[in-house]
Amino acid sequence: MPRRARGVYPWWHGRFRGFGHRITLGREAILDVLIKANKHLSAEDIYMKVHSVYPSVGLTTVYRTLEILVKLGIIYKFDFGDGRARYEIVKDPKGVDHHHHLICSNCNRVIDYTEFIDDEVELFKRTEEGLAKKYDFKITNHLIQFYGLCKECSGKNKGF
Amino acid sequence: MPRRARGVYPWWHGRFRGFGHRITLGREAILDVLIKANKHLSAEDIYMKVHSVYPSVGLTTVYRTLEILVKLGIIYKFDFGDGRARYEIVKDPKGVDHHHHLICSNCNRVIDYTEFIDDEVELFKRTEEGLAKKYDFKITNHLIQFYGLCKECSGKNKGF
DNA sequence: TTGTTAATGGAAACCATATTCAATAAGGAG
DNA sequence: CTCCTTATTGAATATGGTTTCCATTAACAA
Ligand SMILES: [Mn+2]
Ligand SMILES: [Mn+2]
Ligand SMILES: [Zn+2]
Ligand SMILES: [Zn+2]
Repeated sequence: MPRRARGVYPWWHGRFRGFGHRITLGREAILDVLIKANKHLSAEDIYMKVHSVYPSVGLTTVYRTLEILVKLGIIYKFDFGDGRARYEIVKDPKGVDHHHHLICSNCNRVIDYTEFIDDEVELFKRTEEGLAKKYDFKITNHLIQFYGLCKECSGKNKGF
Repeated sequence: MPRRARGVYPWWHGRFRGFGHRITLGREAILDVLIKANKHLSAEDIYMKVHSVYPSVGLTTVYRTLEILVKLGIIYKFDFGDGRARYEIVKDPKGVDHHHHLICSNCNRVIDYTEFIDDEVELFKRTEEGLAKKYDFKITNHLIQFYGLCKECSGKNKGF
C-alpha cells in the first residue's frame, strides 16, 4: 500500500475529485501508464502494464476508468479501425496539442502529425460555419484520419 | 426463382464477374437494397429488407456480400461510432460523389455534405504531399467526420 | 445436362466491451 | 485515528456485432 509524499498531487487529481470521483490506486496506475506511454494504447495494453505492477487491478476497472477519463477530457479515445479503441493522454487541455493521425493500413502503425494543422483549422472554421448555417448543425468536434502505407510497409507491401 | 430479362444487366455485374465472383439471387437483392435505399444502412438493416423479399437469404450472406462489395469499391463502409458498420452505395466510381458526414451525437442522424469539398480537396492535396514527404507515408484515402448536434437535437437536447 | 466448386445458411465461435453483485476501501465526519 | 457511508472493485457472466464451420445447394463453364 504505497503512500504518496504529502502534498504532491498530479494535475488531474483536481478535475477528478471535482467531479466527485475518488482517487484509487488502480486509477492512479492507469493514468500513470497513459502519461508515461505517450502512445495510443488499447484497454488491454493498459491492463497488462498496470497488471504487471498491481496484479490486483482488473480489466473491468481499466474500462471503467478510461470511460471516466474520456468524459472528463483527460484522455482521448480513438478508433483506428482495428476493432479496439485506443486511448491517448491529453497533453494540453487548451487544445494546443491538437493533432491528427496517419494510419498504416498494413501494419496499423499510427503517426501523430500536427503539420498543416493551422491551414486545416482555418479551412475547418469556414467549413464548420457554412455547414452549421446550411444544415442547422452545431459542430462540436471533428475526426480526421489519413490512411495509407507507412515507410516500412510502402516498399515491400504484400498486396491489399 | 425469378429469371432476369435476357441481356439486361446492372452496371456492377461486370466488375463482379471480372473478379471471379458469381452472381446470385442474394447478392442481387442486397445490391438492390443498397442502390434503392441510397442511405447509410447497417448489415441488419439490409438483412431485414432483403429478408422481407427473399426469406431464404441469411445474415451471413449479407455480411459476406458486403465484404466483397467493399473490396471491389462498389460500396463504402463507415463507422459512425454506434457500434455497427454502415454501408452506402458508391454512386460515381470516379469519385465525383465524394462526400463526408455530419453525425449527430445525440440521435445518430447522419447528413451527407459535399459543400466546401473543393477547398478541402485543395488543402488535402497540399497536406498529403507534405505528410507523404515528411513521414514517407503513402496516403491512399482519408476519413473526415464532423460530430455535433443536428437541427432537431440542438434545441432541447438532453445533456450528454 | 452435367460436373466442378463457389456460395449458402444456421449454428456456434469470437472478442471487445458492458453489466451484475457481493466484497472492499476512499475519505468525510467525529 | 476510528467509524460509517457509499463509491469502487474484481470475477463471473452477459452482450451484440461480426466471423467461422461445415454440410448442403446452386452458378455457370463445358
Ligand atoms: Mn495521437
Ligand atoms: Mn454518406
Ligand atoms: Zn505500416
Ligand atoms: Zn440529432
